[in-house]
Amino acid sequence: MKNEDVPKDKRLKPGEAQKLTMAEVAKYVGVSAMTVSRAFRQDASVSEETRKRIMEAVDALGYVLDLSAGSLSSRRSGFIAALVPSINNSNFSDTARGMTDALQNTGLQLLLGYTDYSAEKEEELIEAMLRRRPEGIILTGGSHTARARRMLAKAGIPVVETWELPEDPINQVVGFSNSEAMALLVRTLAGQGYRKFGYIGGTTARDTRGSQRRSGFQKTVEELGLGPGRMISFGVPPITMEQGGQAIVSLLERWPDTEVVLCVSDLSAFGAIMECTRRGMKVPRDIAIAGFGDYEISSICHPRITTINVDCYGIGRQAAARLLDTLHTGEATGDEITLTGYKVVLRESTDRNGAPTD
Amino acid sequence: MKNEDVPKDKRLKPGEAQKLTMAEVAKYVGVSAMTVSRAFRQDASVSEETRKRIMEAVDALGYVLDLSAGSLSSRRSGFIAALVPSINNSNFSDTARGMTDALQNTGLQLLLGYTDYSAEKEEELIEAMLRRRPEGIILTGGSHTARARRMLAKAGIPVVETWELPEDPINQVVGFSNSEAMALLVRTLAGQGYRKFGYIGGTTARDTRGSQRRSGFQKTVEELGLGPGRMISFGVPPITMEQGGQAIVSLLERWPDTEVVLCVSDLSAFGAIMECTRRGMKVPRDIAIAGFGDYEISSICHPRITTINVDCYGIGRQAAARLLDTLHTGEATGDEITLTGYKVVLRESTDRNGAPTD
DNA sequence: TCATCAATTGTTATCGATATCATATTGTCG
DNA sequence: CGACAATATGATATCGATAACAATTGATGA
Repeated sequence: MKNEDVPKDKRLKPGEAQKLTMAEVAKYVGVSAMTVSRAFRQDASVSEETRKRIMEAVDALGYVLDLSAGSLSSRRSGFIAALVPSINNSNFSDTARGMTDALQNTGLQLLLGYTDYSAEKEEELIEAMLRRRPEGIILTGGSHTARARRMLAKAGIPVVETWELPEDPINQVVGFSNSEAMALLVRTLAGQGYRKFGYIGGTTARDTRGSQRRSGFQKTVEELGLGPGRMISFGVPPITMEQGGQAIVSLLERWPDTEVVLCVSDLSAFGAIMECTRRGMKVPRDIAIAGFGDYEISSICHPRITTINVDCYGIGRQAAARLLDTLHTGEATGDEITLTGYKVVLRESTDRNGAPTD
Repeated sequence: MKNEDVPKDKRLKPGEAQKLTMAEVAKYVGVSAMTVSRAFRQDASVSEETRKRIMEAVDALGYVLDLSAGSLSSRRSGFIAALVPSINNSNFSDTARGMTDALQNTGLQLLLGYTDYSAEKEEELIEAMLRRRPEGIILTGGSHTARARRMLAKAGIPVVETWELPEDPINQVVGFSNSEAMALLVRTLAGQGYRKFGYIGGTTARDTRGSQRRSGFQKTVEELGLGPGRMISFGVPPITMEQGGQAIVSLLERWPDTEVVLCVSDLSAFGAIMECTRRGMKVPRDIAIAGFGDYEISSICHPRITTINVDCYGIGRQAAARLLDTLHTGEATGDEITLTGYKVVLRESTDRNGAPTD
């Protein structure tokens, strides 16, 4: 499709926008503005014939509804705000997609923000979002500043916290226990005979899900009488593939006899595996490595990576669905927790029978 | 920070929102609403003392500015709309991040949408976005429906097309020639002695950047007298890592003597390499493989992948910057093209001296 | 035939902020 | 000391749609 569809001299330069209002469409058709407004929604009572004439006029004039005006009088902004730690992380972008999909055809639009794993940034973003008067808000995790909590309470809109099970939920929760998921992975691998466990994660508590995974690891290793686990902290979360590679090097320098290393995410696990391979170690023959999150890469790379599969997309989808429920049921829904599934996915990188790596 | 900061009985249930307006803040302080409005911006003339009192009241009352009301009267929505094909693709999420960063502290907020590589979806999204009256809009690519073009022209807001060099730009462009970038890669590899070129890409033209890369490949192979290239089309764009693996299998079945395979993106290249490794072939000893996009994975995996590095983040950042310029200079800026850089990154996966893969 | 009701359309006030213009206050300088 | 500028603040109209209620029309039924 070329620009020629709009003749050069007819193209408006920026700034020349001709602002067309509903009233003008109404005059053109010969009805009142209110009738035009009604024609734009399905529930309203407008005769089919009138609606048809109006829509033709809308088409002919090129009118585009102005929602900012509408939301002021209807007191419904049509926005749902969502804050995720990072959009460059495919786990969270899957969640964002789940939310977008769930909001499809609801007339609600997602306002997305990135907190960079920072509670302060989250606070700023919450304020910025609330200025748009969203009808609901979806947060990642349960760690918020006091002011953020106050603003949310005052806003009086439903809040859904995701990806974790906060100790003290604000409202609704859609997520799972990161520490239990990691514990399950430890127990599963211990059941396969592994005894000397290492762990790779970030250095700070900014990434609360990371901290929970770490403590799930630590606790379980102790419980099984295999502790203490060999922990390497490397880099500010979210730790990258490259940092995973650097971390495994220090871990093996310090504890060369480690049998299996669990990583805070598949990305660091991948980096660790590649670094080992590069140094001539075979995974899992010489060292077993597992990740968390079941990123696409883990089922493709060689060796394939053992991990915890998390329903990222489902978290987003359900969070949005819970919000929609709350909005529809007159906002009376009680606070509730929706648990999302996770499962251990055993693959080559922790296979006790050694690697298929030639 | 726990919820206890907000006593249980003081917490508002959804729906109980107490709507606080500027007028009430004004009354509380003993000034007019207009003065409160002024206190919220930096340029306005309000005495420091008054502003301080107002901000204290805002804090005490927990007032949050309502931008939807403001944008109606000021006729500035504070939104910039951006449409990307997919947010799950790290190239585009980097671009989105670049835009977000560039809009930091400008008072403008990004409204993000995903087109799923579909011009029809893009058209729908453009309409949805325009209903929010964005002050500018950033698109990916130069392929739009006629109606989309008409709506954009009528909207009278600056438009920036990114990631490509459209034949017939709407307004401003920030991008590079995908076909020339791919051509450069072909020439570089031909310069290293490769003669039998293969190509892996998707089946349709939905992904216009993919098509451009393909035609750049084809054209250059012909020009060098090495044609025709061996092309495998597999899957609906964007093709996945897994499809890359499947594609390389069919390519090698059909043309077993292929020396080097270029892929539409690093993701498919990675899938192809892993599949080869799994089948006992060494990359690059038995076959060389290159990608496009320089994703994080390509510098980490083993062997590291030769690719074209694209300034994804910079595309987003500059696109937003161009838009800001246009908005500030009274929208008088002429249509212009901002070229963003790309470069060949030679790595192990096409190393003529054979693999370091043991 | 007239009351009643449903369907359709119109009228008016309003959402909550800001643009614009008016006014009050203070300060400056010849 | 008077005039004028600069600064600070207020009053009012308005942005463009929608809520709420009113009015009109035609149909139905006792």
